[in-house]
Formats: sequence, C-alpha cells, structure tokens
Amino acid sequence: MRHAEQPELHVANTECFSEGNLRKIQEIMYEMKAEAGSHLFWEGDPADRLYFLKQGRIRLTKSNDEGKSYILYVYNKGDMFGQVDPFVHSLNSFNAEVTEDSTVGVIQQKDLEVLLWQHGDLAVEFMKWMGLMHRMTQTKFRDLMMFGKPGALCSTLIRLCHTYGKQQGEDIVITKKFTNSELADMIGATRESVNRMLADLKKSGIVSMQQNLIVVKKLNDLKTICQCENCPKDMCRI
Amino acid sequence: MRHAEQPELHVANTECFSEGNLRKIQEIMYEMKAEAGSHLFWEGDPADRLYFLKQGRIRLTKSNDEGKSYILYVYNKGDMFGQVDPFVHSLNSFNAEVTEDSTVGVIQQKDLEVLLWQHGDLAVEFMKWMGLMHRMTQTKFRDLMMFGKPGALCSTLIRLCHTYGKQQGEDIVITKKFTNSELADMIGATRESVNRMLADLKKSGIVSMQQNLIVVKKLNDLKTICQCENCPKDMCRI
DNA sequence: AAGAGATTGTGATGTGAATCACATCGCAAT
DNA sequence: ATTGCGATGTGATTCACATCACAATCTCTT
Repeated sequence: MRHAEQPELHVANTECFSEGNLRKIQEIMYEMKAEAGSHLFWEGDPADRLYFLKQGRIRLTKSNDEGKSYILYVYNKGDMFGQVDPFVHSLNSFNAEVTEDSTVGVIQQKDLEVLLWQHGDLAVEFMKWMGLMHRMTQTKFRDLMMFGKPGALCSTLIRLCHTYGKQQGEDIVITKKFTNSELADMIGATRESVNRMLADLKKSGIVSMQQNLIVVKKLNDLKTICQCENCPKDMCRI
Repeated sequence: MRHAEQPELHVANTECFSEGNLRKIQEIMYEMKAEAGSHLFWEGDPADRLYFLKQGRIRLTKSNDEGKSYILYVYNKGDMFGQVDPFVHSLNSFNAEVTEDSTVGVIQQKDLEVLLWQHGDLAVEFMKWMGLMHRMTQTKFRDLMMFGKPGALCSTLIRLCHTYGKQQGEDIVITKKFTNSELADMIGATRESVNRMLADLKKSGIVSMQQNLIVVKKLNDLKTICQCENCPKDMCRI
C-alpha cells in the first residue's frame, strides 16, 4: 500500500487499490458534473451505484424531523463512496451535498458486480476497501459517543489534520476553513458549544488561529482528550 | 434472499448468502469452542480472521480508560463477524465477550481471499454482506446520536424485537432477558436512566413486563420516538 | 429457609451542553 | 461611508442526564 508522507494532503480512500485495479474501476464508470450547492442524491433515492470523486468536494449529511442536520462524511478528490447492500431496492440513507464544483465517476452496481466476478484480485481489494470504510465509521462512532463533546471535537480536529493537515514546523495547519457551525454539525453539537470549546483549547495553547485556519500546536494533548488509539491515518479521517 | 416471517427468531446476518456459498465458507473454517465468560479476542489482538458463530452468543464491547464499557454488537447463531481491512498488521478494536457457551468457525483472512478470488459469485455476495454490516453500524450510529437517550433506548428495543422478538397477538415479546445495566451499556447511558425511561414507557402503555421479559405493546410509538425509517429488518438489529 | 449478592426503583443533587438573547466583528455590495 | 449579513463571542437560563445514596426486591446458593 502506498503510504502518506507527513505533509501530504488528501490521501484518498482508494489508496488501498492497486493502480491496475483502480484503472479497471475507472473504466466502467461514466463521468458526471455537479455544481456546488447541488445534491448528488437525496435520502430515499435508490442506491444502486457508487461514486468516484475525480474533483471537488461532497459531503454526506443526515437530517432529522426538526431540520437539524449532521455531517457524517466529507469526501475529496480520489475518494470513492456509496452504498452496496443485498437489497434489491435499496435506498440511500444520506444526502450527498456538493460543496464545491465536482466531477464524479458513476459506477453502476451491476457493472461493479461483473468486474468483481471476473477479477479475483480486484474482489479482494474491494473487500478490503469496504472493510476500511466500515472501520472508519466505527472509529468515528466511538470517538463521538464515548468522550463527550470535547472528545468529539478533538477527534474531529485530529481527523482534519489527517485529511487537510500541512506540517509547519512543530505545528499542523488545517488548510481548509471550517466554520464553527460546520464543526458543530460534524460532532452533533451547537456552534456555541464548539465556540466555547475552541476558546478553551486556544487558552491552553493546544490550538491557535492563522488567517481563519485552525493550527494544531499540541496534537498529543488532543489525542489525550479523546483517548486516541493512533489508528492508521488512512482510517482516521473525516 | 430468504426473508424473515413475522415471528421468526434470530435471523442470522449471513442470510444474504446463498446456500452453496455459505457452504463454501463453512468448508474453509475450523471449529473452536469458547466458554461463557471467556473472550474470543481482545482489543489490540491481531485481526486476521472472521468468525462464524455456530452456536452460542458473543458480544463485541469497547471500554475506555475509566473502565466504562459499551456493548456495540451482539451476535447469535448463524452470525458472522470480524474485521477485514487492508492493513498488514491489523488489530482488533473491540473485545469479543462470550456470554453463552459457543461454538465458532474460524475463517483465516488468507483462506477467505483465495475463496473470493476463485468464486466471483461469492465475492459479490460477500461484498453485499459487508455493505449490510456497514449500514447496520451506520443506522445504529444515527439512532444513538440523533434522538437523545430515549430515542436510543427505543431504537434498541426495536432492534431487540427484530432479533429476539416473538409475536404474541398484537404484542411482541423480547424473548431474551436484558438487565437495565446491559441496556444502558448498549446505548451509552446509566442504568438509572434506563430504569426511569422504561418506567415512563410502561406508564404510557408502550411496553410492559412479562416474567422479566420486555413486551412491546405499541411498536409504532417506539418508532415515532426514534424517527424510525423502517429500514429492512435484516439491517435493523442489535 | 436463610442469607448474600445482584438487580431494580426512586429521590436529591450536580453538571455539561443546549437554548436564548445580544453584542461584535469582518467583509462584500452599493 | 453605509448597509447588510454571515460568522464569532459571551452571558443567563433551562434541560437532559449523570451521579450519589439508599431502600426494596428478586434470585441463587447451601
């Protein structure tokens, strides 16, 4: 597996595929454009395809009756996402919001099945990719449930470092702006709570701001708060 | 896919496999006994195999520094579980507690890979199984995070109905005893909170007790509380 | 049948986080 | 400069749930 050097940005979740197999997958998809602000799919739409994000940014969200909404995943260039399950008429359970103009490859589940059928090595890699995605969900689950809101925030900051972090001396700059509200929606808290928690982290010198970007100065202190288990970077992402 | 009739118990998560493929999987595993009270594996053990539960009951738990522990999954006869991921030295992130004397089939990841390689149709079914397991985690995530502790409890009761429920006229009896503490550990609450919430549900006639078993009398009211989306029964389980 | 230990039930109190209500800041459009 | 508006910052209040403390009950053992 190709592995991320320290200051690399955007390690795609498809890193676990070999070049050849990634190419095979790319051969069966058709390209599609989606504008920032649009939706790739909605909750309740049929879920019979995967998406490969060639360019742009897409987040999966879930909202409840009261209109409160949660950001569950954020995907970037090179990431693949979507649902595969054994139900004939399976439905998406999330909304896919396009937050930056995107180019996506659409993979029909049928076509994928044929590919898996034909190429044993691809099937094995695909299984590992699915396992990776599942564990990513599980570790996030753990982080958000087990250590209160401060723990959830710290874990999210660590994940952001892994996804958007750029080394700067001892510090890590999160090279993408997130508003307090967005962070709040990622951890199921209110923007006010995030604001107060961030203020605390700043006061204790664990993070600071630099042109509206969050700079993590003491990664280890963040890790302590959310009882980080130092799981592989490819897994511990947003 | 074979589908559960209303009063059937223990619909295994391997239902999505065809008989033939299930047999193939069974052929590559070796049998093992595990006593109630023992552990099949611990957090941090190498994770290079899957488990097929032939008989008994096993739960996956996670505990934090303060010793508080969460029950994440409960597996029964016919269920398969374990981790598959692309890391060479992957570690288990949960503890597997054997709660009833069990017989398990152990499947080495290596052997599984060979099987997937050889049998395209099995690879496709396996992929769907993994997708199902992932969605199960995601829906549980949603239920536990989004609707407060009462929502989490109601969702858990619904899941217990799907896994252990027996129709009794209009009602559903959960044919397995769970203590308040166990329920609490499933939703990340305290036993006192569970006790009070259950008392409320009893008072409003939504559930009742019958020889220490929980009887759900108004499933729809439970569904309302946790904004149930009526996802497939095979998915909405403990 | 008695006693120990686990489980349930319930009040009082503490605490983290949501909610509400505003003030302030930064910035783009006019 | 002025207005508008989204984002940030902060106090006061409310609410959900944990914690503590203890009594009651149930269940298993011998």
